[in-house]
Amino acid sequence: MAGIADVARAAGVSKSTASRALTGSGYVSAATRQRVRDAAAALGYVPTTSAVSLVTGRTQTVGVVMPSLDRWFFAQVLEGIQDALLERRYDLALYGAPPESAARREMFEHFLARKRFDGLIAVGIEPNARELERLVAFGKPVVAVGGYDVGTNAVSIDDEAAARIATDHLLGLGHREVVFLGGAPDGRHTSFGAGRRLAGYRSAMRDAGLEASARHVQSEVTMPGGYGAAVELLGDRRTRPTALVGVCDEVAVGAIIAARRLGIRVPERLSVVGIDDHAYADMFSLTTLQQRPHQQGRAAVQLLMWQLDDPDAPAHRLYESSPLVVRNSTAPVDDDASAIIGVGPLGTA
Amino acid sequence: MAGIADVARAAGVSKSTASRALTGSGYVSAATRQRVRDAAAALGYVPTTSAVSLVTGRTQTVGVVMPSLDRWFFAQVLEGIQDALLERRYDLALYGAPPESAARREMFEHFLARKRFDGLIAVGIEPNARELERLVAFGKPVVAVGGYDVGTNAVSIDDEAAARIATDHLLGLGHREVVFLGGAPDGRHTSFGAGRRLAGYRSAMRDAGLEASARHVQSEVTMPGGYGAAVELLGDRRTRPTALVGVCDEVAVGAIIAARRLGIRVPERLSVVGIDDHAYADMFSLTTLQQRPHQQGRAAVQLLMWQLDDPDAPAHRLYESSPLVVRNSTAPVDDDASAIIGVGPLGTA
DNA sequence: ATGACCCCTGGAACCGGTTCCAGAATCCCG
DNA sequence: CGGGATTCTGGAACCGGTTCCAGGGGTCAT
Repeated sequence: MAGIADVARAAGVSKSTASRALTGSGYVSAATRQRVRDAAAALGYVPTTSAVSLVTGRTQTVGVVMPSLDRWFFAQVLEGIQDALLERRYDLALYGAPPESAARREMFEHFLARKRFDGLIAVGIEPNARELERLVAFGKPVVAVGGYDVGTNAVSIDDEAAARIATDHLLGLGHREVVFLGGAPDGRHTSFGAGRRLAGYRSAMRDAGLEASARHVQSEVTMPGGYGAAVELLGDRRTRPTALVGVCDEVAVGAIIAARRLGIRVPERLSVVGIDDHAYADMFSLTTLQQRPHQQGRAAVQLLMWQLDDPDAPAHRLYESSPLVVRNSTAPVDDDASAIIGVGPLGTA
Repeated sequence: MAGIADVARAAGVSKSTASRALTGSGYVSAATRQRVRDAAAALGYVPTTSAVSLVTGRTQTVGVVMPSLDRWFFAQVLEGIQDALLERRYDLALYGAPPESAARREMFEHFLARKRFDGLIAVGIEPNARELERLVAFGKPVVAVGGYDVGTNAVSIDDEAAARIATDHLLGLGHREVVFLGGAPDGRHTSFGAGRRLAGYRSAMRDAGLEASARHVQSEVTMPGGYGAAVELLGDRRTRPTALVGVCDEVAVGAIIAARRLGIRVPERLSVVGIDDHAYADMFSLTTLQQRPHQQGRAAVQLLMWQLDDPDAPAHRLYESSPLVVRNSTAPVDDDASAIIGVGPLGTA
């Protein structure tokens, strides 16, 4: 209700002095500043944001786009962003943009053009040419999380390396029949580096001379998705692998549940490794590569703020380290099991 | 870049006429309107939202507060809200407010006062006296989802009835030792009607003359939380119940996994029923009470829009129906199992 | 004593729209 | 043909802040 004019009047100064006193820019004597502050507090003055934005061109808001919310990774990133923005008193405008959806088109065509935020954090978004064009036209800083470099600012784990380490861990335990579970054939639609993880798996298999036996079984990137695909994969004893790399923990956990249902003991007869260190990983004793998406969200905000404070600041590409966390879902290959498919522990296919 | 003055000039009219033509209010001849529209399109004109807000007092934004994001219910509600707002070209400002957190205080003290949104949707929030006061001072429409009546506008399932139906289902199958699993003692901190669900369970037990054997085992309202509590509860054969009501599906699924680990067959030796119809329910054959939080989110937006269109519109209290979905986690009580704890199928404690 | 410079303050312009108001043109009806 | 209602348009005020600019007073060095 009370405007800055009211505050100024109460403090016995002009609007301009009141403004300077409250924003802290320009010369104001200490005594005057205090008087203005007291008056503002007494009146419960809160600046009208639209008026401030209109003249300063800053909205104190950052936009966040993500394809989905009900997956652990995205929810965690979002919470991290939220925390970091709260500290800086920024608002967060959220836009859902599932791949190939009308919502995604709307976001890029209309909402971006409204420029209601000072910068954008794109989580798990791989922009196509048209979208990239809109992003450039947007003209404000953009930082990517969890995958593709939208701008040049980005933060993620090294997905390829993570998958390679996961695969090498299994190979080191003597496994030769290792399947990569989850995601679409080319990593599309999954929108968070599933394609690069698959590439990491493939290169690890190739380096071990197992290129020919590399196998990718597709599934939705969810726990039920992993479960369904694993039931099918593990159901047939003749093609059953001795180990699985899950594209993420949700899929890996789904596979563990499938194995239990089928009476296949983990890790004795089947080793499973995931990527994420999901909240469920501990409960299922899942060996996995840890990442902390919450931190990634915070880091993204940090990067964005640097860019906002100084538009000429250099861009950054942050890789979060992803240490291997060994629990109890992986074990040395079981000779009996591998014998069935004719590969000894020392064989190299 | 181009302002409405540029559009007006290009169309050969005044600013005011251009404004009327574009907003569609007031008299403008059809021919002029078309000329203005064409000019706006040619220049790629997009109105500056802060200027519009400043003069109209509307922000075209709604605020959403929720205590958490990485739980299915909240993520689903949020997606529903998102969808509905997108259709109306509204922006969504998200605020995380875990119970008793600094973020929650910030939200109520500072962000609410900024009035950067036209209305608020509070999901799973039980405001205390101070918070309620701030909400009133906010002076704009508020609608609650999933529990407590923040304003008078609210949408949720009838939590008490849902829990009663779940419990009755088990009682109807002959179970007498039925435990309610999950949540804090008085339903606090869980912030989505866990307290009322517990009350529903208690009243069903009372009506069946089993008041004395009603038991509430606490746990965090997550799958690992339910798992941990169930391992402990089911570990001791002497106090093991024959059936469980989970405060929500996540907890119920955790309990099913715990039972499997302990070698207790579900549903033969233990019946489990949940509330939610979570994405995982099908995978675990969980009998549950269905709710569709996505729809609840949409409904909340609808309610808010009514209130925005007409501030004097009557308030609404929407209850979504929650049908029982019978899958394969519940079965008639096993006489042998109940015999162990000395209660026959016909006994009444 | 006279600038040069810094500190402090108020008046006025400005950000980019919407809306009020007055006036002109057209229409309809008596 | 006169007059009131209706349609259309432009000028100006306004929303609520920030910022530019000019000016007064004090300090310090020349």
